[in-house]
Amino acid sequence: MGASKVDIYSDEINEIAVIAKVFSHPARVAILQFISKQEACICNDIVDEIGLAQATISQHLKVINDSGLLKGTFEGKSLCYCLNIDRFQELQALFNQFFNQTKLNCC
Amino acid sequence: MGASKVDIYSDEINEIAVIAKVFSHPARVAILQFISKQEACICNDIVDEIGLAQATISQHLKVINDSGLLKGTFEGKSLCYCLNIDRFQELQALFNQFFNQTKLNCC
DNA sequence: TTGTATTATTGCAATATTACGATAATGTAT
DNA sequence: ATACATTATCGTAATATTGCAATAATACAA
Repeated sequence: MGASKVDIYSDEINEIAVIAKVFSHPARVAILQFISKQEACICNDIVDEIGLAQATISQHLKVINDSGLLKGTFEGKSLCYCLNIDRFQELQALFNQFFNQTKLNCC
Repeated sequence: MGASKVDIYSDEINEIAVIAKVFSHPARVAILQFISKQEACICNDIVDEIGLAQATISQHLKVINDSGLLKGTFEGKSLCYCLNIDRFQELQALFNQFFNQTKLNCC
């Protein structure tokens, strides 16, 4: 065993878990924070900043990107990653919705 | 390899990741949601509700408890878990702080 | 004390995540 | 085309997570 039983939970619950997973690794939190501070966010800069191997950063970027949090554009010869603010706010809203709902119900 | 390099990140970043990890498994989200809806929340009820083995629920409860999100009291012969609303709000605030900060910086 | 009910812990086995080097793919410049 | 720079993917090893049965611990009742 070992795999999460995703099928026994509601869509809403799984959605929260998937979102949280993106932020559940410090490298990804650091990457998001770093990207948000930059004008142009070249991958190599992230590698230098965070201190992990290029391949590892690339993997984390994929996870972040899969959640819709990145907008990539080409600037010169490099990929420029930017934070997708709309999506970012969407995730924040979903999280707060869960928090607020849960608080409402509670004793 | 395989372990997160926790030491290369700031405390703030690690804190966000640790909090997110609690919510990154659907069983834990479901447990939190269920607990918040109950007056008295005995462990066995959770087992029936979620559909995982008692031992598994107990493990998830431990993770949730380690984050300070539970208040346990004794009612008759059973443990009664309650959501620690204060801590819950604290985590929500920390998350929002990170989100808002990140948004501020961004392009 | 003995029995019963509830929750925690232990000890695996299966799966997932993380990290890295090596290599492939892509784009730019000469 | 060749060379160079940048990013993605592959393969693999180490570690973490997940889930369960078995068992221990705890509390209450008779």
